[in-house]
Amino acid sequence: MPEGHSVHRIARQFDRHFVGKPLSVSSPQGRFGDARLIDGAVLARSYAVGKHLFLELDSGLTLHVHLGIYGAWDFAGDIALDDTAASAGGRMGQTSGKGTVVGSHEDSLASIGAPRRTRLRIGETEARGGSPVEFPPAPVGQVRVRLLTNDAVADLRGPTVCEVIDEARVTAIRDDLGPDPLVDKGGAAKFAARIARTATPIGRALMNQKIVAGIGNVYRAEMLFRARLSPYLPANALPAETIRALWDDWVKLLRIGVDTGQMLTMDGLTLTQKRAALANRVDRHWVYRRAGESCRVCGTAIVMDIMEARKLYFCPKCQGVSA
DNA sequence: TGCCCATGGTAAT
DNA sequence: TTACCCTGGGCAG
Repeated sequence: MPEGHSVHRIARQFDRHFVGKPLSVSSPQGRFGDARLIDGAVLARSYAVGKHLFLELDSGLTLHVHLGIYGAWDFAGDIALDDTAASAGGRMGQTSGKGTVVGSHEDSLASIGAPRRTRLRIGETEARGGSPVEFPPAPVGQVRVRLLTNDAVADLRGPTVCEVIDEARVTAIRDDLGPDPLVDKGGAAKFAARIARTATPIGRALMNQKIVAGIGNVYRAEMLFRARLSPYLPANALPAETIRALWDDWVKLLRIGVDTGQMLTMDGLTLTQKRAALANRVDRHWVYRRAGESCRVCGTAIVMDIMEARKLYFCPKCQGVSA
């Protein structure tokens, strides 16, 4: 269930722990027939563009994954515990002689210095006083793909897309995506150019992965509030400086997201306030999922509307939306 | 414990 | 436009 920041963090995990190693590729669930095409290949590179993950193999083929709304990666094995905070849209685990330590993902506070909360899954044999948990651990749930090295394992469940593609297809997919701040150097100009070509409401345009890659429903609502912008304004009617400010804000939020693993969209909080906000999911955002509650700035009730089959939240007063 | 909903996109209709 | 993917957190009971 990630927006762009999570996928960059997942790419980083593969980069740190899987790149350069041969992968034993299987499909415990049995629904990924292409596993045989890449089984035994060495992972050459791991990167994300927007919400798309690309695992490039030395054979020239690429495993392309999009998590969609349910998808998740589970990591386990000989992986530094410090990295537990780095998984997102998935959980990062570590097997040890004591059991399997699984970092609580979206809740992890490790990156802002608070105590890390982990939960311990004790294997059945150990719970009975037997031998330590074996590696690799048995797949849990419907595991579409398992990528296994000598000392680490990544399990993928519930993805929207999981396919083996060639270079031409990678290029086609990337060409179809809007700029990602962490990938495209000239992102601001590309974003502005694509916005200028569409009269669609800005609330819709921000969710369009062809215009800008990586923004999802949470960031969309929060960015528009931060800009005090009505979601209904035609994208191409917005002043250039407004578009530029939106892009700059996305760059900032994405960096925070990749660094912390959290969608921290409220500025100016003290560390104590941040911890409180993270401990209580409800208090994390300006408007997202706050329909009917008071705007944190002006007290007006936050409104929810459906835009493009997704829930959109905004403050009608702060964002200048007339009833 | 069981139901509802969700940070998304694809493919069928 | 709808069904699907089929997980996991939150919450009512």
